[in-house]
Amino acid sequence: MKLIKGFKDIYPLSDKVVENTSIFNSVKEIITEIAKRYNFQEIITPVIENKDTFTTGIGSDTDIVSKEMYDFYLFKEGKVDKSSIYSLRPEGTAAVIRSYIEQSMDKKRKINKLYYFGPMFRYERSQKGRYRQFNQMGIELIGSDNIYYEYEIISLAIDILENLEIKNFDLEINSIGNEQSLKKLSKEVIKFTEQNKSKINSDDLQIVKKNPLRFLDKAINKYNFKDVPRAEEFLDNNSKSRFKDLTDILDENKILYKINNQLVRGIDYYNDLVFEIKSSELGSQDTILAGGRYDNLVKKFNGSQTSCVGFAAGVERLLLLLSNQFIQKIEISTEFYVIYQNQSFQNYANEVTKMLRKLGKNVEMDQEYRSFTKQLKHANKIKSKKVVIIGEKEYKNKQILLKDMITGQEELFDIGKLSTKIT
RNA sequence: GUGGGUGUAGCUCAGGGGUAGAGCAUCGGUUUGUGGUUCCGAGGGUCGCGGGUUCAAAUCCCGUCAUCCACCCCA
Repeated sequence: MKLIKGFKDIYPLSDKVVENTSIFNSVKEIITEIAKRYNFQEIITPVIENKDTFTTGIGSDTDIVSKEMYDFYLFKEGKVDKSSIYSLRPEGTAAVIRSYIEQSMDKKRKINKLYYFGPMFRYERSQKGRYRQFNQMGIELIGSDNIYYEYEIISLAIDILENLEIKNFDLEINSIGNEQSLKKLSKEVIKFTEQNKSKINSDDLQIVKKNPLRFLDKAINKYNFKDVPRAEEFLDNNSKSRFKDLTDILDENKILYKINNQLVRGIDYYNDLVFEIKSSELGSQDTILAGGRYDNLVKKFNGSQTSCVGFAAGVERLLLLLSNQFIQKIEISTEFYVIYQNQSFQNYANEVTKMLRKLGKNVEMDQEYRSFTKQLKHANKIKSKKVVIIGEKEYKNKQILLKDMITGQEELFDIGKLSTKIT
């Protein structure tokens, strides 16, 4: 019995940040809380979709779809049923848009603000910050092309990082232009690579064939080509002014950014704005959050022309960036620990435990009747905030002794006053 | 898919052909109405798995799997 390669168990008290339940849950709580502050609402779609959702949504030539998806057929009566092919979702946006159209969300609200949180699956070689099952939190704003919404989701992204006390990150933005300019740019990139064929290796020539835009980043960083076509040369006036407006708004709101003209994304649906937030502390998988505008995806799914912006954040990558101080703050503790001095008080102790739980408290009690000191030591170890002590006197008089483990102060009172004594 | 590093106790790691080790953690005692410290003790291992060499393999050789890192790709 073994865990599948690239998959993780998440369990209590794990020493690894990406495998610890309490750390995972508090991070989840914080980031979903921020999304709610911006009035985004949760959408939960299935983990499995028809493969088509992703091939048309993400693009069949992308690496994600062509070699990283978990695709499968069903077995029916011992036979492979090839009538439909399913995929574990490799990302969130395609399914959200599928659902948006299928559930006619556009009829209820002009603008839909959705967030999701959940596992994604990609068959890749595992590495630091890269797992075959990983969690993404994503934001999708569907139904407007207003630049202020672009600003709003970028600030949401930064808000998340700040609330997780993550420092040392860089926001990179770029405009890749609309569909027409992207086509023109692709043509020019192909022309350029044909002229420089001898200097480019065969793997990269394959990439150009599939998706010319993905070569742009390499052209500068890997080959040092100076005269490679740039996205900005092909932008029309609308795209240019949109990008200018956004940078003005970011400047005005003191959001630091870097314009990266080579920034393109590995998913086909983007247009105009693309952005990434990177951290230098993660090694080679340094993108913690990425997104952009995608105005043509709804149409591609046979919906009506609908403008959208969104991003997705890698939860495990966020976890890897948490500081030790931050992690220590979310360490679990127990609210109450009920200690009894003699085994014959165990029923009474259970009675008190039950009352506290009824009041909504988190209570631990040693049912194995270890020694008084042992119980108190254990209460201390699991960081109980308060301890209820039941000894001879308390048992006889139907009282309890409530001890605050931080201040050390104790208070004796009748059991009937329990609910008023604790808040 | 390609290359490299590492697999010994729950964790971090030492050992390097002849009885399996340390620190931390866990549990018990020190402490029969008061925790965090100290001291003492206990449990826990097919030395990743399979094969080979050898009187003898955790140790040497081959294979394999896992994991980490990088390429690639991405969140």
